[in-house]
Amino acid sequence: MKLPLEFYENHDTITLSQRLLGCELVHKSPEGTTAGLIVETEAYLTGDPACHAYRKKTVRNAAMFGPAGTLYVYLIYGFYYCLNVVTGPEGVGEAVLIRALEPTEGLDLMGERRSLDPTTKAGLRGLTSGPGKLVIAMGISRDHNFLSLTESGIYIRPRILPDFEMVTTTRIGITQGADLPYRFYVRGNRFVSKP
DNA sequence: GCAGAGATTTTCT
DNA sequence: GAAAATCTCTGCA
Repeated sequence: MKLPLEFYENHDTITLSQRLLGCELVHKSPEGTTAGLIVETEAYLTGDPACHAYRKKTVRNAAMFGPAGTLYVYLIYGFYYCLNVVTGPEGVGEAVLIRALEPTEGLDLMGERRSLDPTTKAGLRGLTSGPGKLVIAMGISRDHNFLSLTESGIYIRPRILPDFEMVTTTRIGITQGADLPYRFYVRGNRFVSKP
């Protein structure tokens, strides 16, 4: 059960940011399967000064211009990777940043990758409570850039979180376009980076 | 429990 | 040369 390509093609970036909340991101790696519910996202659109694709296409942001349903993984601050779901048709640089997950599968493997103990409260929360952390916990690296969410070991299952309240607010950690309400998260979820 | 420094690649002024 | 869609560790309350 995975979301079909049409899901990514038939909605705009803002709508997808909202609809991805409560869906489950799954990664089947050689070491084992890890998965988590998406509980926090941010939208990055063309014409948005905070978007990497705002100025022009480079080797780093090329994946953002790919077809909807492509993964965009990039290095931030020289240390950490961030995971994005590319949206919009090919040639349009838009994407949804996955900021936080609630782990559902492969907790031990996540704990190993993050050097944390998932049986403790603090260790569990630290696994995926931020964009750079969840990339490590899921075993995602620069090699996953350009991969397709419908044709690889990484994919997203339809929404399985029954009921939740969605909060819309401004984005985090950026200086340009910081007043745009393009951040979405599940209210009260422990794994949201900043409630 | 919170605030601040530091790590390091990619891109642009 | 500097800033960027971040995290961890340290020091002090």
